[in-house]
Amino acid sequence: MYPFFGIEEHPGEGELTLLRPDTWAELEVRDTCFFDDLATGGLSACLPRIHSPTRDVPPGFLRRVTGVARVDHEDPVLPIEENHTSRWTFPSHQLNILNAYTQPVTEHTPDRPAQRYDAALADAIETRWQARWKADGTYHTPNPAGSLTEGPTNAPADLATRPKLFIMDMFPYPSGTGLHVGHPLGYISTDVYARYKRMTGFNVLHTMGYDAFGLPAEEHARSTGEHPRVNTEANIANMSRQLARLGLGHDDRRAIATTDESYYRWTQWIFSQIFNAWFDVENDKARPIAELEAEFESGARAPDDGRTWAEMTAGDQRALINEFRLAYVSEAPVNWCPGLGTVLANEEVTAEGRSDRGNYPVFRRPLKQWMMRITAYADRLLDDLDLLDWTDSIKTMQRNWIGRSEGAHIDFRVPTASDDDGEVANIRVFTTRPDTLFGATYVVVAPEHPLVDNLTAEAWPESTKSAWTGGADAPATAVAAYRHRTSQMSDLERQENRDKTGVFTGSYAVNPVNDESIPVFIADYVLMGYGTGAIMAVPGQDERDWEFATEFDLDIIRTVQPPPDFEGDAYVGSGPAINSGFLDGMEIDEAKSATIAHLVELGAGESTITTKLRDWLFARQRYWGEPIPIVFDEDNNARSIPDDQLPVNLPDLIDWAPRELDEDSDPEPPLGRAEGWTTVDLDLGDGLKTYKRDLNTMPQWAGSCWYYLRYIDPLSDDIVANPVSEKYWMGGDDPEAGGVDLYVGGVEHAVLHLLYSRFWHKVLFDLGHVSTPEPFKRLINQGYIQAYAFVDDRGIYVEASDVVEADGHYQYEGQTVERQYGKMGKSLKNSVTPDDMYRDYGADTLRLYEMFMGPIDQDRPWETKSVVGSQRLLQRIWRNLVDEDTGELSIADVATPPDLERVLHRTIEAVRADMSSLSFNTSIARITELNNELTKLEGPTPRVVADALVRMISPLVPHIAEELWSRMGNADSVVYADFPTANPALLVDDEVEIPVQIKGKVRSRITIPADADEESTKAAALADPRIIELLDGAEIRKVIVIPGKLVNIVA
RNA sequence: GCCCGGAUGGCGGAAUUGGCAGACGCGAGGGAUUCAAAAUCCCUUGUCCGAAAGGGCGUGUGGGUUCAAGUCCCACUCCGGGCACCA
Repeated sequence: MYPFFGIEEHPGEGELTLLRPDTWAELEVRDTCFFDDLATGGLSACLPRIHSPTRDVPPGFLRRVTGVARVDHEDPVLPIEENHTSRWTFPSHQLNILNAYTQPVTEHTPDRPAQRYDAALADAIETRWQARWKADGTYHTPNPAGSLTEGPTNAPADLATRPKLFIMDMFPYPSGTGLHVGHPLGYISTDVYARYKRMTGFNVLHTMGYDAFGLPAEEHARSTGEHPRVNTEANIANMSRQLARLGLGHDDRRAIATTDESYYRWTQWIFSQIFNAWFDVENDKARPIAELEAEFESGARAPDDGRTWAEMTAGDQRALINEFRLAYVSEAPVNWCPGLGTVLANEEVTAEGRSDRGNYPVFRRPLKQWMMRITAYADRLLDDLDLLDWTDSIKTMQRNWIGRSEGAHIDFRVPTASDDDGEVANIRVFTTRPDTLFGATYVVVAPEHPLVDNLTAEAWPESTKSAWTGGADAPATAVAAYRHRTSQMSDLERQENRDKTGVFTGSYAVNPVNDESIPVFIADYVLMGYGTGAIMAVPGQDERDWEFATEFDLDIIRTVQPPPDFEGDAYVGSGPAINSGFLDGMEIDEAKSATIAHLVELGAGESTITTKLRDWLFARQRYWGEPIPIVFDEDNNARSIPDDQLPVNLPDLIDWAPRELDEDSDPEPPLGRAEGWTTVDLDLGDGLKTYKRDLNTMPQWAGSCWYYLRYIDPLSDDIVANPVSEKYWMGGDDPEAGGVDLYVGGVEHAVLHLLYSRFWHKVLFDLGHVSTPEPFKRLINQGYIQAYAFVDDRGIYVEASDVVEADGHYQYEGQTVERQYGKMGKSLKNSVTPDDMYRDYGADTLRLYEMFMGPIDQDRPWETKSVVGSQRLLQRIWRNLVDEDTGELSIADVATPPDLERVLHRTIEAVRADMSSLSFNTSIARITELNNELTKLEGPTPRVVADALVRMISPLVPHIAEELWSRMGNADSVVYADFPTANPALLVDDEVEIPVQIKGKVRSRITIPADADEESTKAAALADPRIIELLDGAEIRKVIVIPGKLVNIVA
């Protein structure tokens, strides 16, 4: 049916020969992401019209195509040269040609006007202006000092002295799969806002970088043997190309990648700053480590072990200091992931106990690792949330993550056991309910608790109940068995199985307030990682303790009086204290303070605060990350590399082979395989010595913790950022606020990135390197673009673009398929790429559609069929200003009709308000209304209206705006033109029509002067013939008048 | 289980402080133009009754406050997200 024409398929390249001059060539390709690569290889224009089956498709043309190319270098509409041959190249795994067909060209003479705003014209306009912007440096943003002080060649002279606005997107990881239309949603939003702010008097800093260290590139390297940098840079190039085509107004001089040596040098510098700092609890801030050394030297601070500073060896001194550092090495239980060959932070482990990336199993085991003392900042990270203009949900998530709770430490002495110092063992518990202490009927310590061995009695006491022993004949056996069992359980099993288990240790603890002896258990419902790893159990007031007490036949004493109608088990509500000695009758808060005061007197407790936040595990045993700039001396003490010897460059590796690791093996850092790199001779101030390098790399979060700072001053090589520029862009003159003015990104970074970044920033703030307490003043989480996906009856996804709707059902190749709704992505076969949209509509249409779909923070469904609405708006605006046939301007210096003038100024007012609040969807609606007025207008468009219209659309659709602006005779770019201002006099009408209601229902309308007072409005309403008729003489009880708004008559 | 957020026509969504529900767009229907189509322009489009005029109903469900409720209060249903044996 369709003659196959000469196509050969090769793994790396192909050759296409057209045999007939009158044919369209049609290639069915599986992946259109790299279509431009195909084009640059020789196949030039893609046919946009093929993708709009309702238009311009010759009858009989194949519909089932996802990409169409034809061989022509000039104009897609011209006939094809005879026997034309083109070559192209492409990676076979990315582009797969399934079929090639030819089809006779039918009568197909689109008589479109020469200057219709269609995809081809949009493409020409867009590429031309993008080249122009680049040549002019239009988006170059001037710094106040240091480097990059120059602005664009044709910008306003005062640009550098204007008020600043710093706008950021969460920068992407350069993925190899390219973009789909969901990715740039946030980038378009920030670009529109940045452009609007440039036109309203601000010096705007907006650029883009790449978070380019990370696992995928390293996994790619493992499978191909290619250096991760090669793959990373290729991905960055492709993503940059796709993004550049959107016309984003970024200062490309400031673009960074975290993998640049000139960037990660400063990531390492920040690590050294943190390493060389300690947290001064009294002053609640970080200070340089040298000041701590000085305190020890002067005797203002003494070592714990009784020695004086002078008595200690240099190595011991160094070891002591190291314990105070904000970055420290610690042997602690960590998350070991053999599948990835690395340890992971708590935050990177899923609730199921698997790795966030790759979904490999994760095991808890003690290992020596770098930690960062983020817990020192828990209070400030919590309190300073109040300074931020973030959504409550994000703040709540951070608060929950930090998990601060106020309570008390209470000491339960165990007279029969001794601790490591040979004293009577003392179990310190944490509780938020000290008021319930009289109801404590047993004590539970976590199975991993260090005191467990000491607490384990030699034999079961006489009072031991059979349920408590786990069937063992001695406490030691029972405890060992129980601990073994818990250690074998995965986090998932532990989470799914909430039945209360545990065993008695054989010891009894003494309740400090009533000297009762209560049994001590170990049970896995008490977690070592929270509080003190031990609790006093109050089954009367705690549901978990109630369950355990019921299971193990333990006493239950209520200490709070439940209401009479209470029918549950444990009572956690409020009420007066009972069975509590001197507390009886007190409400909970009063009883808490009374208990704590009493405990302090007894020396058995004190009030305290606990957080869920743990210190940040900072080392990874991976290659593709920043090397930790640390060496170890002969005492195995960590020493930082001097700033002037940074960066510590990643060594090149030859051996990429994966290592087979299991739960019990130790991590093998890949950097350990870099021969000649692992040791180094350095002079760290005490002569040239040989040191062992740290073989770890930093986690992926490191680079993204501080990139806002480098955007400010990306070129400086002697300082992280010029302080004058830093203060200007971060708004550091305001000590309470400041920070990036707008930060837009996905909600998935609500805790990890945003918490780590705030932590680093606060350390830098304490050390005087930044001028604001917080990095990001205002945060918005953009919604996600969702898409429909379709599954057939085998449950397999089918190509969503080929599904047709027929009377309520969805069909794919004649078969009914089921529609699902979710994320856009390759695996669901529902991706739409920006490249598709550039080809079919142009970048401005894509921008406009994405902004029109809905509010910025809301998820929204992608509908390719609706994109045409946004294209039509641009076509109509174009047609109202330009003659489609001749290309001449259809605007004139004529007086604006008064009604149109009012509409114009109301539009300006509304668009300004909507742009300011990032309500781009409604500002587009207002612009559409104005343009609809112009469409109705007979004769040419008045110049003043055209001028304002072009200025107003320019943040949204900068290319078409520049084109119209230029055609209207403006030499300078519209980017720095002033945004129109409404004339207040034109915002109010002389007369208004208001509704008249009877008992809240609109029954009539009256037209009255806009400034009519209450009396005359009421009179006019009551005089309305329709109202008189409907009232029919009924008694009027009340008349509510809202002047200029409405009248409501109650009869 | 706890904490957030949400529910408005066939679809995406609009609606400062309670004050004309459904802006704007998509889709659909009709018309003009055209040999025909595409494109363009115009009209209609929440729903029910009605020839029309006009009227009834209507913002997830059930109550309430108010002259007036999508908006405020109470109870509930469903959907989305986060946390989860955190003492």
